[in-house]
Amino acid sequence: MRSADQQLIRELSVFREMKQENFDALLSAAYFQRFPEGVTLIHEGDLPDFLHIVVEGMVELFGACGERQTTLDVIRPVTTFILAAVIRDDVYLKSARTLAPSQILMIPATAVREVFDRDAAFARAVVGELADRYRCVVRELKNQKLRTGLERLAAWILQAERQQGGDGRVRLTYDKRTLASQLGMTAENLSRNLAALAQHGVSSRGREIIIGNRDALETCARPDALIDA
Amino acid sequence: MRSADQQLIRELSVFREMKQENFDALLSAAYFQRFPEGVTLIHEGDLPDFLHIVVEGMVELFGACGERQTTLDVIRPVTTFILAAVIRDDVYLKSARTLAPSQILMIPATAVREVFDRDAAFARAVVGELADRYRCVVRELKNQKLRTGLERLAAWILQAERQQGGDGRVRLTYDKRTLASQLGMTAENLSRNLAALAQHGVSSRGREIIIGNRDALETCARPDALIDA
DNA sequence: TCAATCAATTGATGATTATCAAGTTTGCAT
DNA sequence: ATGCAAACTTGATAATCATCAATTGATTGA
Repeated sequence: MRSADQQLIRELSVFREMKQENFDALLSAAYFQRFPEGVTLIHEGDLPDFLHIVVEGMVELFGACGERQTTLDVIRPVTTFILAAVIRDDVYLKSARTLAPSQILMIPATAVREVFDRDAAFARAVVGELADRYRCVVRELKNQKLRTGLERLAAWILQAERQQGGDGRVRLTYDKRTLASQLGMTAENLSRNLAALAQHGVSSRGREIIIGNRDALETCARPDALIDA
Repeated sequence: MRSADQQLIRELSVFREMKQENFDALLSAAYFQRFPEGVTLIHEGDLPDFLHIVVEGMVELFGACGERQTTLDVIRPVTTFILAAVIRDDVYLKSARTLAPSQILMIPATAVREVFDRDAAFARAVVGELADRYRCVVRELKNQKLRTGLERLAAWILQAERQQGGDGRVRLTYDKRTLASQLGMTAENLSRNLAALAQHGVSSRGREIIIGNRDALETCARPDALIDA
């Protein structure tokens, strides 16, 4: 793996403050691998072998129950995922698959737990990371329980636009089926909801969404500091 | 506060392994208070002053968005709540109110963070606690996104029955309005869903639910090890 | 004991969402 | 380009869920 990639990983808040020797120990035990799109990296219910880090590409976390399936998160570089299962040494609650060709760094779970026990700075960083993730899921649960599908879509557009620079345009980086699943609706209803947002000044063509009237969209989404990130 | 209560708190997994002097430091800085039913202890959006521990009674965690409100958790003795906000020193994402007359131990957030920084065993325990909580919310999110209201109710009954001894009976410890909100439905639909479960061998009178045919109920709930605790 | 009040149920209706079944568009490989 | 396959859209219908209204049932306090 390139040293530029190592640099990026070292700068993640989980790894930033730890001792160099411990960071090196983690990396030297790790595997760095390239996966095509559509590969399942993790099956829910399995015990965690590795802490995963998306270095390039995109990874979908999803859960299933019987026939049904739902997207729980989409992970972009450079981010760790499924840290809690590794720390607890308990089964994964989510599955993971690549949404695009991806490069994944995999650090053996045992190495993570060992370093966790002897590097206080790392342990502290892991706590911060877990607390952050926890709060994100709580937000998502409130989003699901307190908003209608249309409101979730409107809020998502506003949030994505802000993250992409705030110029009134949003580019989807993955397909609408996955977005629909993430938002907790069917692909059909995403289509209809997007069409319905035309009344609130939103237009779209393909994977490009344009916010024509931010005030109107905000009236519809009712953005909330305690739900939206 | 009684030494028996101190004992119970000391035995919580978050506090069990820490140095006695640090535990004493936390307790000596803490307030122990009695609240009547229906008191709001915490308002979402506020910055955390205290880590709370329910020593007796019952506390509801809930979130609001505009007019709508939803129950996110019901906390029973002896358990801490809203640890993540204290650790991150960031605003509460949930509000909390007593569902019954309660005794609450409140440890100043600054004290928690100080001890966290100098007691490695405590820090480790906090990580474990956060990871556990994180996983619980993930389960709840899957529960919401992957199941219908009827299925959530059926799964909840099975789970509650197991926790209460597994003798085929469940006693509600709080009102149905709150249960409905926790399950993500209206009180009216909880009523109808409970009535519908009669076809699956469930009968109820007041706050007592009786499982007449566990197999039939499980067929309806489709219990899932990766959703139900 | 008797209102008074609140919780819970039931019925009627409407909104939201899912499912099924066409179509249409888009992207891609030949 | 041309055609294929997949993604997306649209329409019709059904399931799920929320809201409003009315009633029943339980609890409490004078």
